[in-house]
Amino acid sequence: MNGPEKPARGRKVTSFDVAQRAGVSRAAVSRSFTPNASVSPETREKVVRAAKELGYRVNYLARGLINRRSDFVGVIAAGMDNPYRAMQIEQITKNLVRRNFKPILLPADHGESADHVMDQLLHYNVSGVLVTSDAPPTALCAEFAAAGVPIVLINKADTIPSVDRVVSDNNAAGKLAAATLVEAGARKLAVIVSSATSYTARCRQQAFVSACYALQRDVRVIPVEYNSYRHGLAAASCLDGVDGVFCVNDYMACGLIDGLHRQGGRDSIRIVGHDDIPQAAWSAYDLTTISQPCDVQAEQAVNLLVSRMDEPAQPERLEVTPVSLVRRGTA
Amino acid sequence: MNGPEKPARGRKVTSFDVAQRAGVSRAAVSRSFTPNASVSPETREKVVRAAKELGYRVNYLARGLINRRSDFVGVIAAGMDNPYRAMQIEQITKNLVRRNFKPILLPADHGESADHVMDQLLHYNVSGVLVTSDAPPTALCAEFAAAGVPIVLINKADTIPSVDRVVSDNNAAGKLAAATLVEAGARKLAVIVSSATSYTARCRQQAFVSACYALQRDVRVIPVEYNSYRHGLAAASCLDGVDGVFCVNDYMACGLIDGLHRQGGRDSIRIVGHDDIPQAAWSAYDLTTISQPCDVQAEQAVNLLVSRMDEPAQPERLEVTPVSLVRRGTA
DNA sequence: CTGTTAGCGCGTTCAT
DNA sequence: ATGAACGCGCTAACAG
Repeated sequence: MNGPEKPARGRKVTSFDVAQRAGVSRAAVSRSFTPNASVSPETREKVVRAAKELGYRVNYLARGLINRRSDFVGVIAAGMDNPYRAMQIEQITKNLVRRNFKPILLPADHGESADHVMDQLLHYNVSGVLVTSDAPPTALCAEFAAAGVPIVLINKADTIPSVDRVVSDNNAAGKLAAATLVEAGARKLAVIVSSATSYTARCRQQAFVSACYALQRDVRVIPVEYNSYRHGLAAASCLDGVDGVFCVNDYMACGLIDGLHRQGGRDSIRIVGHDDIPQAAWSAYDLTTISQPCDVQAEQAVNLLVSRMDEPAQPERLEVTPVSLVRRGTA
Repeated sequence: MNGPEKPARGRKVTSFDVAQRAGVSRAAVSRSFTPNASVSPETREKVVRAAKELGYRVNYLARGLINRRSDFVGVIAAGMDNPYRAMQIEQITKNLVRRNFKPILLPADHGESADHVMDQLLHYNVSGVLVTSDAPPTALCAEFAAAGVPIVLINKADTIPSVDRVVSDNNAAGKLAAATLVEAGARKLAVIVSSATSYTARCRQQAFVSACYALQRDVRVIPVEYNSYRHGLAAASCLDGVDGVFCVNDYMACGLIDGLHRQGGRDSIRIVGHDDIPQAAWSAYDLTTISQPCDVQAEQAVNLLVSRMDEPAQPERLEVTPVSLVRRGTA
């Protein structure tokens, strides 16, 4: 007979099996796989070998049942067509995994579905939830907080008791955009933004408009339905007389640039984006933009989460992600 | 007193609490939340009300302990910088959630980490695993199969007993690319491809080269380190004498186009990409490409998964995702 | 249709 | 340091 024994088909190997084979009690097996438990090196040795031979692995679900905690963290995300989301999700999940959490990813595009999906999470007693969705689940958040489940909102508006948030420094971003455009020689400014969906984008818009007033420049708000490539593309035809534009995100800015290019007037108008998605650096766009570092943002979010796991009763906190200008060709 | 009662801080409300408040047994509570269970409408009514008042929710983890199954499905993904991955992950997770699974997303970029991460999954007895990573976990897959965990590989090479796969129709893609370039008037062909990482990309390359021979055209293979934007950009300087290029993915093709543009020679050379990422349709690129529909691919993968969950012993299967040409400006 | 019993796989007292 | 007993939250099987 060669190779490790196979457990009987379909029957999972349990700590009992290991205990039996190692000639010890189940408690000994448990302790052998629990950090900082008191087991003699010899018993542990026996247990570990038996476990390996049987292909045994601790059932974390059962363990969690006793400890009253699972290592799961819900990640709610909407608008995955925006490349920035992909970066966000990558950073968040990597950060989570690094700290030994298991991210369960829940796409929630169509508003109502977010409720249903978050509701599901309660059944798995996740030890926390991260929300990057644009569509606010408002009331549901309170329910989580009430259930004692830490929840962190990323770039969202609602200030809810016991719900922490991390938001980008939109104020600085708006100012930076205005200053950069003006410095580049723009006189007639505009900002393209969806009035409905994204809270954080509206904040940037407001900061931008204020800054333009302060700099004594004309500024127009060009409303679109959604901050996406498509709508940026379409907005290109609404820019008569404008010579400097702030796009509230790069995704839309790429559309705008392509739209202007079709009209042959790309170079005559300065553009600043926001997010610094990979495409902004692609030389077809070479977009001057404001970086929102989603790696530090992920770090902040997860930090808030674990800190509230340790101390659930503390008052809600607001963390601000710093932004910075990335100078490229469009301004 | 108004509003729903709050459970004591920190103490989760259990089926026992509900049973007590509704004046029934715990079994009755259980049945009230189990589809197709036999409960009288009245008891269920009482139970549901009590549950609502207490904020009770069934603990699926405990339930899974009995049923010997969790609703979790592991999703291993690498190379999230490629926009195609983002689409893939979105489709996969949406599909999973629609069928009431909970996708746990595990980023696994650096080869070795994939092993560790997949190993973790065994502890949560997931009911299946989907792998889209470029780096093959080879031996580990067998371990999963042995443990009775269904596992489906997307666009990967290894044929392992009991491990199902879904791969894109790379043969058709290669032929299609060659035919399209030739039809567009190309005489000196080339294919840009990483020789190390992606199995599926190498298949496309081989099919392409064969098709070029069949069409009696010259063809060169231009090797790069990784099929990414950066390397596509760099490859632009290796194309002397070539007038038709097949990029094994769009991500790299975007880089190539930008690279050629810098040299001022974009229009003189025909290009076909693969995947049909959103950026391929962006008018800065307007890339003729071969669509690999990741929504149907996700559907295929999940189908394979559930079918093996129902019937674990069946022989491994191979499903092919159909591809189709999307004509745009570059060919 | 209902309540009672047993047990899923495991961690943790409490003795020894 | 080790084993026996109990319980985490829930459902399956069995009576009634």
